[in-house]
Amino acid sequence: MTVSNEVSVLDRLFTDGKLAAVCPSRIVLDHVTSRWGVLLLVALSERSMRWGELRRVVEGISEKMLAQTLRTLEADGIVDRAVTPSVPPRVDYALTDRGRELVALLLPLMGWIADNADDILAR
Amino acid sequence: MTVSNEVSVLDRLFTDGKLAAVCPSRIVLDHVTSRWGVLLLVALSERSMRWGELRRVVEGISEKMLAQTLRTLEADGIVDRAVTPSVPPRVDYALTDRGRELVALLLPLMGWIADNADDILAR
DNA sequence: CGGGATCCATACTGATACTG
DNA sequence: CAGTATCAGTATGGATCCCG
Repeated sequence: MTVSNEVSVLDRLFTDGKLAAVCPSRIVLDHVTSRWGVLLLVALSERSMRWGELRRVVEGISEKMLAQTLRTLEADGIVDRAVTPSVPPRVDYALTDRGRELVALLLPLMGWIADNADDILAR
Repeated sequence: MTVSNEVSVLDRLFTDGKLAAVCPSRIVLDHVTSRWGVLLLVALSERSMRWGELRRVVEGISEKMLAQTLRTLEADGIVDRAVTPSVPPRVDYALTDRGRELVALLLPLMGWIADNADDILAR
């Protein structure tokens, strides 16, 4: 288990020395790294949230993109949507197990960005 | 140094309980997770490449987006552009130290996506 | 070969209105 | 509260042509 995993990761990503245009990874990558997808996943990383809460926490997102992005993530099995039929209705969004796996890999990246952002933009 | 870094990562990302709309992280995040940014970084992760090489390896990228994305990454100090004045001209792109740091965090994520993409889209 | 400039299609956003 | 529907304006990306 001490194999450098960088080589194997690259082997899995490259096909015939290229990053194929038509492949499942490209589609999922676009979902996950979409402008709002990343932020929603980070927002949900600590706890589940309601619609209105997500709207407030992820500043700048429009209702349209919130709905659209959540639907995509839900369809991908990354986010779970739980409806509590009440008046007024209550809908909670949470990460699935798969979503938590993903976020675990996403957070270090976000941390690096948070650490380096000022420095990068100061150039 | 055994502090759970998940808490601190979130602390750094959230401001006043929110993901601020106007902050350096959001800008850099958009650069890094841009549609083509990720793929270019992965392509350069193993070795430096020439313009035409990147164009071929990252399938589907247009010349405009290749130029634009490379310029952004260069301005961010993530990618280095080395011009060899010859006829025909030769331009090589490589990761900077900062770029290598970033890619080290990006590859595990890409690996997970490659592993799970089929499963995710099969639903 | 390595781009820059231009034009066009699409995607995204914002505002507003409406519903269960 | 948690959305959906619609429309208009804008930003982004893609295709094409051109140049040193």
